Amino acid sequence: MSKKIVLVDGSSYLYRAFHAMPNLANSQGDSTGAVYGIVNMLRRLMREQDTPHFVVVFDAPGKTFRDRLYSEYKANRPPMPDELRSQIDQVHAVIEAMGLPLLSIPDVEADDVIGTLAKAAPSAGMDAFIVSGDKDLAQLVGPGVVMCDSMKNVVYDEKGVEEKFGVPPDRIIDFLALVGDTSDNIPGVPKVGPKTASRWLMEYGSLDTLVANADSIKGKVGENLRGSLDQLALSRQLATIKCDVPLEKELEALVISPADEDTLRQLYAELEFKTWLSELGGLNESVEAEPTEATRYETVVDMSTLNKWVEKLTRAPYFAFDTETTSIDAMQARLVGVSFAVEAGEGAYVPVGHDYLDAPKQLSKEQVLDALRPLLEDPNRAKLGQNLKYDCTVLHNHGVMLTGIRFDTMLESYVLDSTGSRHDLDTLSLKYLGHKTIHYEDVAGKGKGQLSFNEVPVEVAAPYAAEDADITLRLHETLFPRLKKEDAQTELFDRIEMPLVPVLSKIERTGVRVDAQMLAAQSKELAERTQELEAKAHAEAGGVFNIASPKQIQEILFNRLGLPVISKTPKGQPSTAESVLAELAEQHELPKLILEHRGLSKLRSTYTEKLPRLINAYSGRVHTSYHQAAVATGRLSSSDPNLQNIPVRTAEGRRIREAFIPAAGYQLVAADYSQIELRIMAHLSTDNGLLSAFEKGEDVHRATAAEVFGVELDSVSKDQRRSAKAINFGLIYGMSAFGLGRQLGIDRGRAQDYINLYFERYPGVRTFMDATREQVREKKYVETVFGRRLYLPDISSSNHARRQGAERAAINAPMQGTAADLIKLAMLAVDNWLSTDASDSRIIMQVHDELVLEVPESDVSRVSGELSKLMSGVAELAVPLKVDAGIGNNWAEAHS
DNA sequence: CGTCGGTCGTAC
DNA sequence: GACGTACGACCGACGT
Repeated sequence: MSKKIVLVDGSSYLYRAFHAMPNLANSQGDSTGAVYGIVNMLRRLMREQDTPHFVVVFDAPGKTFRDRLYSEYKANRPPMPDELRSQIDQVHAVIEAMGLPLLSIPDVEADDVIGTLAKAAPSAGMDAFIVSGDKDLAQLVGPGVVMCDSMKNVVYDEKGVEEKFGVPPDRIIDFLALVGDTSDNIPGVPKVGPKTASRWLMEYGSLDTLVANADSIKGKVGENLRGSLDQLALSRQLATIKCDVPLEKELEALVISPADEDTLRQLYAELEFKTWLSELGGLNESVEAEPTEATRYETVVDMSTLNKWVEKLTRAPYFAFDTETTSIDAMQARLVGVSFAVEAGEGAYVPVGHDYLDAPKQLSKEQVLDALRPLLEDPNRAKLGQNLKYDCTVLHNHGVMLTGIRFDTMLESYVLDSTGSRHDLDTLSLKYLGHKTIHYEDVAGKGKGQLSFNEVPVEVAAPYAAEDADITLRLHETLFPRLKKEDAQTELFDRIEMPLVPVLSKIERTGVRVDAQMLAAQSKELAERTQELEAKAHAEAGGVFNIASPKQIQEILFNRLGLPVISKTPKGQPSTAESVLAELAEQHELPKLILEHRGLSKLRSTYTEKLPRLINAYSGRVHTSYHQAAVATGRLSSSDPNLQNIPVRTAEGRRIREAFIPAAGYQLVAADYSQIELRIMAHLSTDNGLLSAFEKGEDVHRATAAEVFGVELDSVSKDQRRSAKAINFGLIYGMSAFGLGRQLGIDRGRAQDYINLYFERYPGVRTFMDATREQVREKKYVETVFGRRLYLPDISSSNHARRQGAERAAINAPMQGTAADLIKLAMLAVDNWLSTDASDSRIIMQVHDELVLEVPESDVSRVSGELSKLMSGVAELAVPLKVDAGIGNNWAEAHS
């Protein structure tokens, strides 16, 4: 990508900003609207354009060479209003304090300086991005040079200029000469406007040819043309931008320097720009003082207005959009409306499916989607949204293949700070904009009487829907620049999180087939067995009680039966957790019955009863929802149903997996990373022992056992391996000697001995953990290999337990988080491969370190091999990434 | 009758 | 108190 220089025509915007907000003033009564408008625009440009090459150009005071050519030049322009004049110095002062290069060259106009720079840009290897409201500058547009009207948020390239003026950029000068310019007092040809001018120029090619053929033009305009021949040459000269202005500074020297914050603070204080002041650590944290322009939200119910918006969206570098539907479940949702925004404070709502009694006439869903389809399906048109996966899924289900998913504010917030517990629009708006949004409940009500969105009156829905798009746009303008400041986070966002959105949408839409009859049979069996157990338990307890109530179990076990309290819950109640009951089972029959009952009823209520209910009526499959901004470490989570906690450890539980089956003619292929977190620990710690164990392809738990217990690899006992495995897992979780002891059923002292031995044998691991603790204390965050950050503010807590908790999380996060990064990369790689592969294979599940694919029977071995290869190859760590893959006719079988 | 905290259990 | 990250079922207290 080539570099880019932004050339801002300050003078043209000075007037426009002044007229756009004439009433803005500080408490002294001084006008501030022009300064506000310009600064606001420049801040936005700096954020959006993201280039250090930047210059703002103003007309210099006094006459120019054009006045010498034509004494009447700009003669009938009214003098500058005093309220504007008074702001010019402030505008210049703020721009300079912001660190932006500012040019104002005597004897020429801003246009000429911009022209000179734009012409010089290509030879400096730069693209020029001209920002101006003046149509004259359209003549500069060409290869590598575009012009942007930043107030309208429209970008013109060569084609855009031609569409707008009816002539290409190299005919703009001729065009202007013919049409004239009243504000510059350039006469032009009487009765010739843009239409005639462009028609003539298209017909004759240029002004010169036109003039040569002036005699053949009929009618009054022909006469006028022949009468204007003398002054046309002059008009042409005046309209021609001078592109050889001598400049003191080289193009390359025009770069943004650091802001002079003290000066800026002082200026903002005088101007009373409170938000920007507080951004600089100014007076207060309150954000509501921003001079908020009134919002302009439009409801679109006719084609011509919709087409205007489509045009507006087409011109914009990107646009925010949002869908309104009948359900929060994207797979069930029917479209009710769409909204967009391209400029803060503006928005449109297009209702298409409000169908209550006497609902107003609306455009049809088909009309609207057809009009938007070219935009929505164009990968080169950037889309911005909040949780775009939802909109992507909904639109796919309505026949629109949304692509160009470029910015998602939910993910921007997540990558910036994953610990912010919620990343929904309402929360983000309040947090980052200080703006309280209209909530869904405000328009649809809540509780039993809650309306589906299609029943919400259009006039109530419109401000809500349009605001969502508007707020999304404004959030992006705040969040994305923050992201841009950190290269690693920008990469994470651009290369992992954003590309994952359509992939997750696809996986969810594909869904997974489950055997409802098998689950029903299991359910029935489980119900019978739990009933038996319940009856037995009541008999043992000597009375009826709710076996599912920990509170009632507590009462019976510890009070009525007088069994010993093994441990307590955080609230100080005697615990009835599994480990406790397992211990008590040695003394009494009842805890054993409770345990068994719990296990079976869990399977029934959570899985065998629940899963069949979630089968989609149309697809006949189960469509989970993956949440991309839910887990602070970077993992995905899954819900409705949660496919990431389907039982696997016990034989009883594994039967649930037998009900996860492929479509007819397909098989399931499941591939998982072997010991991924330990491998990452080896990579991060660079511990030689650990690295070499993985390098040699050893069984790492066995290797650990051999080291810790000082025996040969071959003579490691089963029990030693089990202990070593517990140590290895404990380390990943930041476990203490107490925890390890409890896990292994040994006393704390012996557990500590094991841990000490471990660190002696793997000193690199200890160093790594100490360094991690050091880093989190100092920086308040830890990072994954790919720069994903996890903030741990609790590390500074005055509460010892919280502090220790944060320390454990700090140890765990780089490993868990890096594993999450890796499998996300794998999903992208696999999806990318599948999209080019002829086979009809598809990803159907992700379970943290495992991917499950549904693959045509004839293709399983090839796909399985490629899948393993892609997963192993996503990154080069200091250890190989081993992948185990299995094939089967259900998920239990495929799990190798 | 709905909401929410507490407890427990499943996964990696 | 003591092992990291989730989702979700169920209970039971509490509020409308």
